[in-house]
Amino acid sequence: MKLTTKGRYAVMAMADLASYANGKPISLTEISLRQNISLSYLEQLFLKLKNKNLVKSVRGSNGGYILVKSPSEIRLSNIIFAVNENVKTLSCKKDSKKGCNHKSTKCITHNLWADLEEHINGFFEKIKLEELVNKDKRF
Amino acid sequence: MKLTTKGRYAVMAMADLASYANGKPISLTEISLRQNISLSYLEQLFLKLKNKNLVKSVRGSNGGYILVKSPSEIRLSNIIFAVNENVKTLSCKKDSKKGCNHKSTKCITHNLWADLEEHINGFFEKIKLEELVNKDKRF
DNA sequence: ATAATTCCTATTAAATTAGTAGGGTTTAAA
DNA sequence: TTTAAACCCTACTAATTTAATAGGAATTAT
Ligand code: FES
Ligand code: FES
Repeated sequence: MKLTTKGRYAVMAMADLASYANGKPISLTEISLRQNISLSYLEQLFLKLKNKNLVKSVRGSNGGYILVKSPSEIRLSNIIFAVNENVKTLSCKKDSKKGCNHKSTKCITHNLWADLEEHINGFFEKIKLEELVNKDKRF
Repeated sequence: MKLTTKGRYAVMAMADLASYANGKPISLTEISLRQNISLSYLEQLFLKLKNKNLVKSVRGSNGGYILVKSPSEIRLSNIIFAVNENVKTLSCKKDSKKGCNHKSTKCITHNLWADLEEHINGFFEKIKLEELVNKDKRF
C-alpha cells in the first residue's frame, strides 16, 4: 500500500502556496523549484485543484495561483479528493450486491476494508492545511 | 491510494483458514475455490505467511495449512507485514537527513505522512483475526 | 504407483503512475 | 506593439509495480 505522488504533491504544493501567500499570485515555477516537482506535473494538479475551487488562477505575466479559502478552511481531504487520490480499499462495486469473489454475497473482509477506508478518510478530514504551515505546528 | 490484492488476499485467506479450521490442514485449493483467488498466487502468499510463522504446512496428500496461533492472537498487522504490504507513505529515506525534495531538510509534509503511516498501522494492529470470523462479529 | 498437495523460482501480462511534450491563450510590462 | 511569463489543456511515453501464470521439484496418504 503506497501513497502515490499525486496526492503527496498536491498537499505539498498547497502547503507551499499557503506558506508563501502574500496576497499576490504565486507561480507554479516557484513552487516547482521550491518543492522539486516537475512544472508540467504541477500544472495538471492545479487544473484539478482549480476545478474544485480550492485555488484560483491569475493568467498572464506575473500570474499564478491564489488560495480561494484560508488554510484554516481547507481540509486535506478536500485536496486529496480534488486530485482523485481518495483511498480505494474495496475491490468490489460498493453498490452492487455482488462481492469481490464474484459471489452473491459480500466477502468476509468487505466490512473490514470499508472500515479502513473510513479510518483513513477520517485522518485527512481531521487535518486542515493550516496545521501544516503554522509556526507552532503539529507537523 | 489503493489497497492492493496482496494484502487483501492474505487477510481473506487467513480469515478463511480461521473460519474453516477443524484441526485438520486446509488445502489452498479449497481456499482458492471459496475465495476466488488464483491457487498459484495463494501459494506465494502462504510461503511468506509460513516464513513469518503465522501458519504451518502439512505436505503431501491431504495436506494443507494450519494456523499456528489462535485467531485471537493474530493481529491483522502481522498478516499485512508478512506479505510486505506495509503502508509506505514517505517518499524519502526514513533515516536519511535528506528530504524527498533532495534538500537537506525534511519536506513540509514529511511529518504528516509519518503520522498517517502510524494511523493506518494502528488500525491493523488494533484488529485481530478473531474479529473477522466471530459470530457476533464486528465486521 | 498415483494423485494431491506443498515448495520455489522465473517469467510474463496487465495496469497504473509519473513524467514529458507541445502547442494554445492571456496579460503585464518594456 | 512586441515580448516574455505565466496559465491552459490534451496526448503521449516511459517507468514501475502488481497480478498472474508457468513449470517443475519434493512430499506423503491411499
Ligand atoms: S471487498 Fe467487497 S466483497 Fe470483497
Ligand atoms: S516525505 Fe520525507 S522529506 Fe518529504
